[in-house]
Amino acid sequence: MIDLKARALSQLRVLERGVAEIVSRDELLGKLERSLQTGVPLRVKLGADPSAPDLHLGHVVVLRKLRQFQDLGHQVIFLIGDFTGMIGDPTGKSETRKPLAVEEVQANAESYRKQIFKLLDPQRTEIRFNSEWLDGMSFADVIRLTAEYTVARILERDDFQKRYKEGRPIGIHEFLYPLVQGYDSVVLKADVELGGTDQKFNLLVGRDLQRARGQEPQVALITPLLEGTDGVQKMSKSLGNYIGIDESAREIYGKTMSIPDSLIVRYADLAAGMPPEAVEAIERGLRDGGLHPREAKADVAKRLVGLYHGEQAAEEAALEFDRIFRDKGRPDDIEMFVVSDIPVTGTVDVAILVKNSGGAKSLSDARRLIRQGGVSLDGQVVRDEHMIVRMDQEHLLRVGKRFFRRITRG
RNA sequence: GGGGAGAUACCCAAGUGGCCAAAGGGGGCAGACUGUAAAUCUGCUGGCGUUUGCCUUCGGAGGUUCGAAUCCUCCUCUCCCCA
Repeated sequence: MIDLKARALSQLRVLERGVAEIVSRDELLGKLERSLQTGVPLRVKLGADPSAPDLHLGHVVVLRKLRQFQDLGHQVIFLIGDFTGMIGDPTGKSETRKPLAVEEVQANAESYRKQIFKLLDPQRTEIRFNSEWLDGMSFADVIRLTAEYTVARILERDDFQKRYKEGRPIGIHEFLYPLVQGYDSVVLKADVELGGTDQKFNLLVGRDLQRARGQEPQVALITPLLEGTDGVQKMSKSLGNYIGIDESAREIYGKTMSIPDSLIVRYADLAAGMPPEAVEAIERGLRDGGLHPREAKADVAKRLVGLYHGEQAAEEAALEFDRIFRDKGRPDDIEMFVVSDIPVTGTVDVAILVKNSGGAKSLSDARRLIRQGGVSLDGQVVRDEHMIVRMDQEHLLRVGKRFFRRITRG
């Protein structure tokens, strides 16, 4: 028995590392202990938005935590909120998201599966969809559910509170989302639910609803939110400050090198999952100046690439990065762009070339870039936005710091 | 149900008949300096295959006017106060 307690405690030690908050630690310990005793794994839930199947390092923080649960023998329930996805969630300013069709949801789920199993153990993962039980709910069921919570309590959520004070709109359906999420926990009989700090409120609602239905409340395990490459806002796809785990080795390495110094330790810890001693070593080195921030970052970057593309790719990415940016060289493997529809003159306008090859989103944009000296051809900065490029040989086009294309005629 | 305020570009926000593709700030992008860091400085930040030109944009639809983001009508949406 004493042994059981000790084992539960050691599990807890692993699980609480790098976590922002646990509600409550004691409850989690109790659940772990009981699980060890009965041999029944804990049911650990994570909810996911069905519309964004591009996992990035921000997701990794919580997925890694799930993996730790699995390594300790527990069961993960990866819940895809397809029901809410099909309804469409017009939260905040973003214009009403168009509802997803069933096929789209399926496709997204497939994409999720591919991505999450880079980190999770498929043997201990159950993928569920909340349409499974929400589809069949009657309006009466919904009203009964809403009767289990009060407006005052819903308004406690700081996002609502803030918007309410600022006189910004709050849709009534938005009140329902936390309830739906909480209800999912009831149906799934979740023992633990994971989420970022922005999910705290929703996770707590789940506890209340479970309690209201006579269940033991889930433990809310709240992970810190990882800042994006801009260093300020949380990493998210829509803000464009993310590093996707599906991205190329080159991209992951490069984007990591561009994060502000202030984030190095957080990335080492939360995103790369480096062991605590290593993270501390970096922290110490940066503080006393024994470690150059660039080196520390390169370390983290290599580590991240290694995680998703392997050691070798990481080495290569590092070498190439140095060649391009430190030694002002060029990558050795540059994507080709074949120019079609070349006029009889055999020449092409640079601006058009920049745009068509994908270096700029519009012609005006391309001209702008050229005017600012952001475009070079064969190593020469292009000064004239009306320059004519003779297509009698292959050219090397560079736009900005990182866009390279080999240009040939078709 | 009654009264009031409002909707401007990615975001905030100025503009209340022509000088408005629309001030200012933020964000973003490019350049300089660097370590693809931060800070700082400079420039750009609707589109158009050749740009002292054309087209689209100030919630939506009409209208007045030589001319509308600005005036009028209707509509849609949001917020506040009262009930």
